[in-house]
Amino acid sequence: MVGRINHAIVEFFEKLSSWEHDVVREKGMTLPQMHTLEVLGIHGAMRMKELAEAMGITTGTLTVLVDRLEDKECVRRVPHDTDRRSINVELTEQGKALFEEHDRLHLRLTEELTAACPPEDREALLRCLTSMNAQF
Amino acid sequence: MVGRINHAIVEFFEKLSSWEHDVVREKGMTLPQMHTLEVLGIHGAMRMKELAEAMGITTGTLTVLVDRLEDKECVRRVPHDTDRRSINVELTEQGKALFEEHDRLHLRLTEELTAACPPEDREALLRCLTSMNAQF
DNA sequence: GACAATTAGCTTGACACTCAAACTAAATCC
DNA sequence: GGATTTAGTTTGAGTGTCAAGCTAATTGTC
Repeated sequence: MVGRINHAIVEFFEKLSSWEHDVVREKGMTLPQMHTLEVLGIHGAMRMKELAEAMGITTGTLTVLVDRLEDKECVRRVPHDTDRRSINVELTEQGKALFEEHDRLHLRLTEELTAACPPEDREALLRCLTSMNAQF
Repeated sequence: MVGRINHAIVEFFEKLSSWEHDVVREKGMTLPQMHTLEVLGIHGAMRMKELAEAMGITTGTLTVLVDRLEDKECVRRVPHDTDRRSINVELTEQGKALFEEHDRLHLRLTEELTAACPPEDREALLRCLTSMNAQF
């Protein structure tokens, strides 16, 4: 039972990765770049350090990532109010639009994928996912 | 409802990505390298072309990936029986052991994550995942 | 207030992944 | 038997990643 769930998760993970890869590349972006917009879109503007931690990468990696996103005018570096060492990264209008469009695609995919599941199974799915996210 | 499932999936995806990254790096491997072992471990030996398609990468990318896995003695290139253009890639004993160990870690993670879910929810989870994988 | 330790972010160097395009060798198709 | 297709490799350019070292600013301690 758990074994079959395990394999189903692995399979789902791979298919979702592939979907994400294709969708993101169609917009001329890379996975880490879109991931950056997602984190900023969900959590709002944050400092480089916080953003790097949220994404699980080093600040060195983030520096060049944000450089490229600034070139594409998706994000903006803004001086921090009280700490002059810190820099806030925030979405531009264009970055916000990209994030929201991507978010809608995600939602549409989820709608399509769960369309065949009966409502009570969907409830259980949400309970399981919430519980699993909490266990991590 | 679907919106919450969507966000739960995104969150789960990120946490699983992070877990995978850490686990794989602990073994001194990269994500694509371990992914290669996974595909070979599940599907058995296959040709470069098939493997590239299964992984969603080009054969050019796969060539160097398999080069590195051969250096690490995880996989082996074997001439194809009937088609001299083709090359079969198969796991070595060491590669097989690595895959199986990784697979066990995956299973253990799934066990831990689903431990808090009641059995009927787990049944529904499996049904949903299976259905979703089929919809992709 | 002055100096040490810490923190935030950037830079550099080394390596891996990725693709597209060009190339070689083998198989297949008239 | 020659043209076309296919399998795999090589090359070049771009991106992501980390560790280590650097600068500037802040915090802590005396």
